[in-house]
Amino acid sequence: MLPIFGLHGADSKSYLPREDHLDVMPMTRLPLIYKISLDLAASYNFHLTARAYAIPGEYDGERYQCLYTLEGMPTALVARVHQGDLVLSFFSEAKLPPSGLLEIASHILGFHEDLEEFYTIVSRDPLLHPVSTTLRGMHMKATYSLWNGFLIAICQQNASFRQGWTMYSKIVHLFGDTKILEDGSTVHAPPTPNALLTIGERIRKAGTGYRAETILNLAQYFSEHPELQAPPSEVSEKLLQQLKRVKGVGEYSFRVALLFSQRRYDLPPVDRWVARLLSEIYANKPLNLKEAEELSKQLWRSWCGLSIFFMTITLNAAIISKALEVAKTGRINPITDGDQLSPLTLWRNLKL
DNA sequence: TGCCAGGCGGGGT
DNA sequence: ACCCCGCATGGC
Repeated sequence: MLPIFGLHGADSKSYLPREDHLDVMPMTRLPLIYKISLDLAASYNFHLTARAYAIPGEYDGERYQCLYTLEGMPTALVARVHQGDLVLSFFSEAKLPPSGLLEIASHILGFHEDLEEFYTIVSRDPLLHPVSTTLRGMHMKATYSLWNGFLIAICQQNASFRQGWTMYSKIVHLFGDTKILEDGSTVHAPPTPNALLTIGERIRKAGTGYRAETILNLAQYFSEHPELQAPPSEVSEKLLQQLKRVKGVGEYSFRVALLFSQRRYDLPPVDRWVARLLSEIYANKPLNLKEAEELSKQLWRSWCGLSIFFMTITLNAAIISKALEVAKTGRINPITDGDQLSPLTLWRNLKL
């Protein structure tokens, strides 16, 4: 890990209790337990990072927030930029050491990463070159939990980008936990495995279709194997591999889950969409999934998983016919703003 | 209105 | 190891 950030002192003032009352369902507000300001490296773009694949409620154009269970207690991370610093606030009922909290924030936001080698590799890439220019400084945002990674992955099965993320967003908003922070804001957590087991078939209300069965199979498996709910880096490789035996979890979903939750950049989640692009843009001949995977490793080496993540962003996650048309004729032009739905505008344009 | 969309597993070769 | 099909759901 490179020492690219200078740490400023923690700011413990502010956030006095408010006088306003909730007249329905009084709820304990999560107290601020730690706040720190980090000197932002020029190589890190917070707003591009935060908005990529952020669902409504997770990012609002100013701040990024997420909620997870840590040591059995709901814990929220709020991040924003203030005067060139990355300001991180942690809210929880648990007492957690600052070092652990910072590690979690770093895992989620990726501000520790050095992408210079990756930029060199993609700087002349026909589909990825914007990553080293207009999108420079954008990192992949990771989920804190392995479970969350799988939940997102299953939602992407045989679905368009819009359908997959609508599905996931509905699952979070309909069935997830909701907390109010000390600063008055509301934050959502993805439903836990046990919560989903209670919900059962009603998860179909989120539009999951036949994926409901897979999600419930996974919830059951996670519920029976609490070791899987440890911090992602502490889950053994052997235990991870077992997850592929859950019915409905194939190679693609497994890799998406590990990419999103563990930053496994060396594990390319190759689907039909990626295989078609690699076939027609890079190979000029049809490739099956295995051949496409091999080519992705040749092209991008240990960064092939991250390349595929960024490819969905540079092509705005368009359906394959549209993506091919753009890739062959038009300019690669990632949509970062405005009313059109793209991975970078989900947070404001996704209708639930 | 059918038809398709970042898969998957079961059942064929 | 392949190939092929059906599977829910929602959007065009």
